[in-house]
Amino acid sequence: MRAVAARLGTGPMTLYNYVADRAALDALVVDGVLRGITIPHSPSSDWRVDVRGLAEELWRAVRPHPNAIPLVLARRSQSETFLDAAEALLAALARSGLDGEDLLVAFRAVTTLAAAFAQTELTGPLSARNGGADATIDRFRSLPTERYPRLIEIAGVARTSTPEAEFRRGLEALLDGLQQKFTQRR
Amino acid sequence: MRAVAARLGTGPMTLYNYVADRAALDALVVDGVLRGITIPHSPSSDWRVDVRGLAEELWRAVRPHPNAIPLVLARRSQSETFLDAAEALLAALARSGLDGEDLLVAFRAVTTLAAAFAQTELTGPLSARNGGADATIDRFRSLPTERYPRLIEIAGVARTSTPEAEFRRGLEALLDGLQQKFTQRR
DNA sequence: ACCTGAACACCGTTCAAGT
DNA sequence: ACCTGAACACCGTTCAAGT
Repeated sequence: MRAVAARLGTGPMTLYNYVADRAALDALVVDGVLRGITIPHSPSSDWRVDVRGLAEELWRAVRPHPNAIPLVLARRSQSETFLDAAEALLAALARSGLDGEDLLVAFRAVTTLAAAFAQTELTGPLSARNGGADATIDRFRSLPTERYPRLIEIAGVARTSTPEAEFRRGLEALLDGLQQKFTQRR
Repeated sequence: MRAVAARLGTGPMTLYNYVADRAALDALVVDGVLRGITIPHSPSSDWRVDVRGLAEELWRAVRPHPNAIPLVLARRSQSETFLDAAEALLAALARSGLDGEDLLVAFRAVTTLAAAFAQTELTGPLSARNGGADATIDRFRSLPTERYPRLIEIAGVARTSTPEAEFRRGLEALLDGLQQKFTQRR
């Protein structure tokens, strides 16, 4: 609150004329981030490209704002921005044939994957391309080999992989699973 | 810091003899939560039951501590507790045949799904069984039907589904996808 | 060497007074 | 009615003094 007020050149209390709470300001922050998502005007013929597109929009929108990601995951903001993006993603997922609880779960899994992969990339140790990541990766790689063989293996991989590729792979695996879920049911 | 110190009956500064930082204390919190995970002594013959078991352990360990979940997702703590649990999950995933970047991505997707589903359940609007969730679900259900049909559909589902079932379904879909990823490759 | 109170620079918010 | 400064009850951490 105080930081925002200072940036606007007023005292802290002035904000309370526009916002009820710190929580309400958090909601506006999330809203601002989600406003970066572009929703296609009309769906394509392939639900998978639509879901992938929206998931990547979310991932891209969220990535420049690591501190806001926990707020996004906690689902602050039920503004139109959020509702429209959610409905668009749900519509794309539903075109795969999923409905009911499967649809709810698919929605949660996809949004969660996008937000959490972005966060892990930016604050987690097991990823390339963030300040100090190399140091952490080296620490992992110097662990006792007999005890942590797989950890060492993926720490090696993390040195050269890109966040884009990692997210893309995770998303494709999830979409495969969701598609198969529907196929099994019919 | 001050709250912990007060609970221990000392002044705030005493903690600094045991801990470098607020960040170090956060790491201990995450560590305490992860210590609730039970790692089987020896793997079973089915990688899927092992991965599922460990993922559910993580989900269960994290669920009573909603405020710590963002810290878990941000990967504080590289203690033995964390390393051992991570290695056990990686070993189980590797027994599916995945390796390299696939293994890294699978690890991230599974841990992320467990932590984030627990968090969404506890702080998010789209889930049953948390104080005030019914109110939020009702709000969703009273949205304009033509504009948000799918949102309304899943809000209806959320009224009666359980967190356990939702997480289980999401996890199974992801595991299907990971399994298929390996099958496709050979 | 180990411990810790006072003090500092921050928070979000209440309350009362300003226009 | 709309706005906002002073003040309160909190933070994490530095610094200096205690044993």
